[in-house]
Amino acid sequence: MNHSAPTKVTIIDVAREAGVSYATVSRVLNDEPYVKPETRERVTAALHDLGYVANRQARSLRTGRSQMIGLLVRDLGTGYIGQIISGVDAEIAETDFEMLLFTTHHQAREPEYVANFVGGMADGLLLILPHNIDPYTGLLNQRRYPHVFVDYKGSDKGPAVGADNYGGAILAIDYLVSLGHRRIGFITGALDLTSGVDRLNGYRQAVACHGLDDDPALVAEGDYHQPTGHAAAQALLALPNRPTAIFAANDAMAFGAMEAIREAGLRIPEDMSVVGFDDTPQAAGVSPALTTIRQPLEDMGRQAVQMLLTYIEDPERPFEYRELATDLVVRDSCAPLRNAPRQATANS
Amino acid sequence: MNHSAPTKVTIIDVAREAGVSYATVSRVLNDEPYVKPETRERVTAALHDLGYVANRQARSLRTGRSQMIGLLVRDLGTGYIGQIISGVDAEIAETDFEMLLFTTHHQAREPEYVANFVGGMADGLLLILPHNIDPYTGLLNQRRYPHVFVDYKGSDKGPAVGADNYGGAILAIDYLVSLGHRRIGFITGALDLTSGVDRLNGYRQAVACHGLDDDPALVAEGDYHQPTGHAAAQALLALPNRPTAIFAANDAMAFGAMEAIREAGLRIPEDMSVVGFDDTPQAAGVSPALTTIRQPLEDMGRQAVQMLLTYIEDPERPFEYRELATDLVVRDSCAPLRNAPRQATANS
DNA sequence: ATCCTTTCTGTGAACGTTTTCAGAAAACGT
DNA sequence: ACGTTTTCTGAAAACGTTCACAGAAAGGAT
Repeated sequence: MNHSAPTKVTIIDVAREAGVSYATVSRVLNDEPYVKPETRERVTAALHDLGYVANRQARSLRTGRSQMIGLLVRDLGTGYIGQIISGVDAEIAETDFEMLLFTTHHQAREPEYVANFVGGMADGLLLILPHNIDPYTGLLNQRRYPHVFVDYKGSDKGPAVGADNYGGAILAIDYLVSLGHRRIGFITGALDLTSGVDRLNGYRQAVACHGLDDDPALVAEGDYHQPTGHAAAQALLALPNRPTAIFAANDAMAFGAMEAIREAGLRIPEDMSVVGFDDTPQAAGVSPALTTIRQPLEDMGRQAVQMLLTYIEDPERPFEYRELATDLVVRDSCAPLRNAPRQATANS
Repeated sequence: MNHSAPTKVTIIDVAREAGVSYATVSRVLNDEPYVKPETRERVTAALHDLGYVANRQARSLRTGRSQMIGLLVRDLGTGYIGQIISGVDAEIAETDFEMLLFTTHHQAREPEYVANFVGGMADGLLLILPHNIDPYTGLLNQRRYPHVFVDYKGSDKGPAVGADNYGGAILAIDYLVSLGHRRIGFITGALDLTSGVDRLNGYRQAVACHGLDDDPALVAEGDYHQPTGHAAAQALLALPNRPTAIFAANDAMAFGAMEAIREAGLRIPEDMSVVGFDDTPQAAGVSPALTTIRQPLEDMGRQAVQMLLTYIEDPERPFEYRELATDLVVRDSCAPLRNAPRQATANS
């Protein structure tokens, strides 16, 4: 490091400095046997002396491997994605891969990114794009490019890891029923996402099983964002025979709903119980703390990485789908129905 | 796309398919003039037909540019970093660069990452590492590698963009003084960070200017994490002559403090006013909503990118430091001091 | 001495691009 | 018909590595 500062130092500079051929330097770099200890030492010294750092592009051009795992996400705004990334990141840290994060704000550009990855930037790709995956599956499968869809329901289109959204919705309704609620409003998520559809189906299934009111007016459409939660809750509260509890398909909308409920002059949970979905960090922070369905997001990230590694090892492995269990986190936003005997849960 | 699926398709395959030399294919790829329209069309067809996608490693090996901007962060856990990244990301999206995110959990590995970047993976590097930057400056400056430290106070060590932490702390105290408070507790941030030191200095300066109590017991040490906020607040509340307001060096610690205050049976803001710093998303969500000092985190990310681009263009440009203004966001966690006439602010 | 291993080292090709250079083909003015 | 410019195209080198190969040096056995 004590020499003057060349902008770039290659294996050849090091070789010259150490008085050996560049192949020998490469050998030292890669810890190959059959290098005379004395030579190795001289090379190591030169390496350190010149402050050599390998050019990864050249290396991976030659070897065909980049030791990178790509991660394609829509955006980073939501804490939800952050949690998945934390898991991915933690798992990757235990391997000798690096993480390459790409965000795509415009849906239109996504396939282009995918193309880049397939083009050798990364050895495998994790896609956290809850929307329609069809535009990607073509190139990905055609090239046998290792990839895993995260937070996506499995199908024959590609390997995936997801959460049990259907079961989670049932858990939520079961819980509300156990508190005596019989008229439960539901605020849907975005219905172009599998998670949105699954949570709705879970709600419907549970409502049917318990023989609850299945008034279609009890289902208000949202899109997973807080404002629609607010609006949907307003609609539910305006109903002539309004529900006694509201189940929102995610926490953000539950927060919006809580706001609307308070604006209507009602108390939570005394006058209206609320359940969310996701267990975002804020859920524990709001007041009253939100009862919600936890998705094991971090674990989802970890599992996705593990799965991807198996595909990198063997790209021909058949598609696998892992579904992670969801569970109920009871906090303070629900109360037993007043004037109604607490009743046991009918099983669903 | 309708052919069978070769694992890899190069410029040469395309050339063969189109019946031209691979140099011509390259020309078409790069939109160079002097390609006969008819040839261009044939090549384009072949390109599309085979589903060609460029190998970026090869390209950047040849050109010496990667069109990537590296982003080095400690971890993604905190929403704070997420906001900066959003800004970075948004700004990069407007250029023809891509973002390459690296996280480093172990401080020890950071210089190694830096080496990778310098090694050609990216054309420039953004470092969001609030700790001591000395281990990085050496290699970075020696190689004239374009880089910017984000959320760091400028120095002669390298270019940086940061926020006015000192001024922000003064704003907070000014506000509390305007509400009549004269005995104000302070919970410090991590004092090995410049932001921690600057906020403390701002507090001290404001206390001196207003001639407030400067009892050393009013300063309790924290480390920016919620638990220390809780502990520090307990210490402040246990004081024989306890403060009437608490200013925490970040929101997370303010949340911890709020918890401690409530546990002590006091009401916020009636019995104790609280001010935070950062304006994290949760600040508006907690109850009562937290009055805090806003840092323009997203803007910080954007500015950092803009600065970095100038260094990529001209690596010799002298170090620049941009400081962004902070401002006060008044919510519901502060109240005028009871039994004290509301008094006008002395200027600081 | 001679021959075989074993250990060590250098030469040169290859990875997939871009880019320089030179030359062919077309277009144009005379 | 002929130069001259302009448009087009291909051959070959280069970027910084890894790796197969061949050959040199050293060490043992005969």
